[in-house]
Amino acid sequence: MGARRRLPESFYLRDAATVARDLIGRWLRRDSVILEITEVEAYLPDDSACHGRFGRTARNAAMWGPGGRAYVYLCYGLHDMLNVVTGPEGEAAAVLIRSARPVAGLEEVQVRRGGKSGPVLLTGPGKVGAALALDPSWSHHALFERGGLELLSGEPAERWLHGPRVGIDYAAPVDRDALLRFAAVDTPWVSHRKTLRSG
DNA sequence: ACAAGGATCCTCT
DNA sequence: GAGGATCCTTGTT
Repeated sequence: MGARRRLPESFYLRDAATVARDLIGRWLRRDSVILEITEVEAYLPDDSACHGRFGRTARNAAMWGPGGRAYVYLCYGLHDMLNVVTGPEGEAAAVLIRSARPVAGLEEVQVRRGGKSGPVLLTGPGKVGAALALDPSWSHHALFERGGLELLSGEPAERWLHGPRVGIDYAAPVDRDALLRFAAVDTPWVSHRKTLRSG
């Protein structure tokens, strides 16, 4: 297994769906905690499910910036959700990290997740945010720079599952049905498995 | 200034 | 399978 290095800024300067697929199997590292990404969703410009659909606001400003930065927002008043911003400055696009598998720092993750174990520990975007102890102040943090939260290379997945995104019933039908959710094959570390198909 | 609702999670049945 | 937690963001008045 080769050494994992931080992915370069150019990795993120592509469309969100492409980056989303390419994130499966990569690693997120914060200090001693390392998580392997197993499930993601892409949110695009001109997407009625995307937070950018009302234009640039204080909350979503990071989404409008250049790719490679974090966008963390508070959901339902209590869950911190981690997104990876993609594409060029001036368009709102990002990839939501929905699930992950623990690689290192399992004990720390369990402390942050109330002592849970097994897939329930990290299958869901709010759980990933909790496991990495993130909050909205992490928005704009550069994932390709050393320190804090980093995104590391590795072997990208050759195959994946895809399906509709979760929790966006308010969106237009064409966006609700779009296959913009991607997940690793053959792993229990994925949420809402029933609506996933091989891609 | 206000009301509505949300890219979820946990517990209980 | 259903409902409550919990509070910020957004669009509207």
